[in-house]
Amino acid sequence: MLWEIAETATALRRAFDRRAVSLGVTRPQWRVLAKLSRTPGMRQVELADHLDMEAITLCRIVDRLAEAGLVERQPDPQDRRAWKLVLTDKSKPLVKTLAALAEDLAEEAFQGLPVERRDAVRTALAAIRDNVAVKCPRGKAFGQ
Amino acid sequence: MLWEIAETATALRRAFDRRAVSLGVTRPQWRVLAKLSRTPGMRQVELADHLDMEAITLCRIVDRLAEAGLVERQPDPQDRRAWKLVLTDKSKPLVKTLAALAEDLAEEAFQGLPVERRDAVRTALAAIRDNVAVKCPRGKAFGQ
DNA sequence: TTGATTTAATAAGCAGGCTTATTATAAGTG
DNA sequence: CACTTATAATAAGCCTGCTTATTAAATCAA
Repeated sequence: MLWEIAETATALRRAFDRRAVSLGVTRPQWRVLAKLSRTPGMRQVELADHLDMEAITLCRIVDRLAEAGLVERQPDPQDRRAWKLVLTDKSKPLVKTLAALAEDLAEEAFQGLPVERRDAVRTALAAIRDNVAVKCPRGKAFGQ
Repeated sequence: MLWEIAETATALRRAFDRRAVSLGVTRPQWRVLAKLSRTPGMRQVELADHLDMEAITLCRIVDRLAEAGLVERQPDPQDRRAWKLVLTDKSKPLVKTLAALAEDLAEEAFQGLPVERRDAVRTALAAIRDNVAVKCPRGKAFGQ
């Protein structure tokens, strides 16, 4: 079953990439764009935390998005170390297209699965994540 | 739900890596070792196909495993372009340890999930993979 | 058998994900 | 205030995974 989960995630990633490659955007980049479109002005650490990735990983994704003119780093008036991330106007139509693409993909992927079935899977997956989550010490929540 | 699947796969990968890092082996490396322990003597294309990865991706994983003395490339008497991959004796105890580790992880991950629940999830994931699979043309099965 | 095509392995180069290290700034403490 | 510690961003370097390209050998076709 470990295998089935990983394999399914891979299949979904590939399906997304097949559809999005012509837009020049990868799945992680899309995640950043999507999150920023909902909550603009996040700092990088904050966004990385929301996306469950390391700050350095996000940093380089933002590098590319900024270079592509889709995201802008604005200085944080509260903290001279930090940036505020915002989408550019240029990114807006792309974000819309990607949202539609993701919705289509989800619909296609879960086609034929009754809603109760989906909920059951969701619940099971949440339990699995909980089972393998890092317990008390060493988790981000506890620092140490 | 797209998110839940990806997130769960990530959580499982991290859980595996936390446990295996002290053994100096990554999850993809472990997949190669496990497959070779069951069916030794595979050619690289063949193994890559079984593991659902590109030949070049496997090639470099094998490079590292060979360098670590865990895998050996033997010339294929049938085809001078190809290699036969076999585990070295050195790898045997490691493979055993990793198998136990994977089993423990699976047990921990699916703890509390009744067997029927697991089967239901498995079935749903298979349906999802099928839904997003590449149809007739362009799939490996059809060449073209 | 010669010539065209396919195939096995590998190289190059890019994006993501990680750990560890570095720099600058902020915040806490005596 | 001076000093220590913590934090935001980023650099370096590794492994995976991908596409595209290259080389040598196998296979197919005329």
